[in-house]
Amino acid sequence: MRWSQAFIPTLREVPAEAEAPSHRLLLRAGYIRQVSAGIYAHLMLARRSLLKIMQIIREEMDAIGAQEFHLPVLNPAELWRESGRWDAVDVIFKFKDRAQHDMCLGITHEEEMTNIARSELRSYKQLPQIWYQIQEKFRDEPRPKSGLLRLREFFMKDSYSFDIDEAGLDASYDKHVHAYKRICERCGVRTLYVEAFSGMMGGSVSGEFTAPTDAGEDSIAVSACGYAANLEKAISAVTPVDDPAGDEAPEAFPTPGLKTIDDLVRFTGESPARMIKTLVYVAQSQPVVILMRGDHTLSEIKLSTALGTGVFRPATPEEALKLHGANLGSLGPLGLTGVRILADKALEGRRDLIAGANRDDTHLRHVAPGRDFKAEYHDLRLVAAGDPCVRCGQPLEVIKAVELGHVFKLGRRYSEAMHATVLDASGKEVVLVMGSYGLGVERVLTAAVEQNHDKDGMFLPKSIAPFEVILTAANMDDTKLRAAAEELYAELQRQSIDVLFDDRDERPGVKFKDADLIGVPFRLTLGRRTFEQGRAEIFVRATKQAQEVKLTEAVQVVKQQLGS
RNA sequence: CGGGGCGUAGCGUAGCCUGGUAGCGCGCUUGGUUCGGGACCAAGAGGUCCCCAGUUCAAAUCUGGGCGCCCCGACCA
Repeated sequence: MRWSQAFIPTLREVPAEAEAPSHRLLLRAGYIRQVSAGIYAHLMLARRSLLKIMQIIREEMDAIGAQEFHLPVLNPAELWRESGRWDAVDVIFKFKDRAQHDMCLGITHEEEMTNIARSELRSYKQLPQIWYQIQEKFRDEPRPKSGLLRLREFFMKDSYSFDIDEAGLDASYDKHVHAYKRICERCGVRTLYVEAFSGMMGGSVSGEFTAPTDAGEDSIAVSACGYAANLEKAISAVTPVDDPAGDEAPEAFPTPGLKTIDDLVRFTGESPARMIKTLVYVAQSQPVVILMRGDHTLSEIKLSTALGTGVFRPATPEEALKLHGANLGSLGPLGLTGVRILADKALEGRRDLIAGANRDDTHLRHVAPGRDFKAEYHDLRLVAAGDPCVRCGQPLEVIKAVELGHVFKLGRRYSEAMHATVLDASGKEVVLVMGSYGLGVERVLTAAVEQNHDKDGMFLPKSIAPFEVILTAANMDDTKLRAAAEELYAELQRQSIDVLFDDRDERPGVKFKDADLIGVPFRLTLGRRTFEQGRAEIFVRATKQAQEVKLTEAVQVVKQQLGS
């Protein structure tokens, strides 16, 4: 393709704001353009990269025996096409009415897939099946952010597996993990497979493919031994605490004006690990008391698992006062009746602790869980950097990462509800065991940029770069040189090399800067000085190393470099 | 949904406090010189100052309302 005939917008400076560098670079390099809040137009360069990523996904899905199809859904783009209104997409995202919005997005893909499986799959002989699609998705994100990482409109590959039993599901799941690893590798993205929280999708096991980068929205706990988990799910060993021996009864002591654990630490000289932090939540209009070790933080995700509902909120100070008979700062677990008390496991079996007395400006010492109050024990603690790893004991590190894909063992949740069954070898009806697997296409591109850029732009791996080579003629006004460049361009095309010919009548500096910016891995340059010696230059974008080659051999050398 | 900021030429912005000719950089057009790391000189085109209402002799500027965008948080694939 010729630059002068391609639509590559003016490459411009984008102000350095708090956005991810990948987003700035993609805007600067003319890959994308913002259309509306959270909606980006993919221009030619991005389109070519994304298509290459999609092709890699197809090849790897094909390798695990998956079949592609396309689920038609009523989505904003279709409404837009039907209505012919350019502003319709915007209009749809602004639905105030939730029901109207859901109607527009249709039912979930899991349900639709299960529905198809129910009518198509009759016998165990048809199993296992893996079906996938690569499709535009629409999400009513309340606040799109971080450029291409959180969008209202994006491409997603989603697949669904159907098996006769758990062993089959395990195999389908493992195939996906393997395929996703291959996809990320081939796209030049370093990833970490981590244990994840299954969220509202249900099912028991789920894993995330994440690309470590500061631009990410997820926090991941990682250990030297290879343990890695999303912070929502991560567990760690607790640093042990030596409680004094003895079993004295709880004893009140005055703590005037002391509200926080920090205040208490200063006042008593005790470690925060020897204190009980008392929190009050309201779940489904019932108060719930949460107890944490003083130096630990509550994970609301884990709390939702323990409660079995995601509908809860912190209690208001008034509600807490009504329940405990004391104001915030002096709450404790003793003497409460008719209320559910959840305690973190780090409090189990402890003794001689300090807790609020449920009387203003008063705390208790010598408090022993189990003896002085009853509670349900759950893992409620948010893992913190430095906690010992449960496997190797080394301190955990907490890093930021971008979630590229999420794989779920769904089990029978959908198939049971929708009666999706097949007959087994003995003619008995069995419920299908399902898995679902998502992968964000833009996120793969974004992560690749995030991990492969410098101050001058990006250097995408050749597998997903919009072009394999950019051919730059430094002086288009030199007729001989121009003719030689045209001849090289024709030869590269004959050799099926994906080449962008920068034939613009620009100054060399401009063309070099633009080439650096847009991320094409190799630049083949023809300039006067080298041309007179019958030579061309091959420039490797990632390393910025240049090498001179004979003009007659240039295409072969490029071909070699692309092959390696 | 809560908090903060912004809306002026294709892009980035100054002017607003203290009302009175709308300015700058980049880009664009024309001519010339230049041509291996974002050139220079000269001439030029380009604006409902987000919208509506109010105050005023006079509003980009002051007041009220609306719309839009960005950032932080909450919520969530």
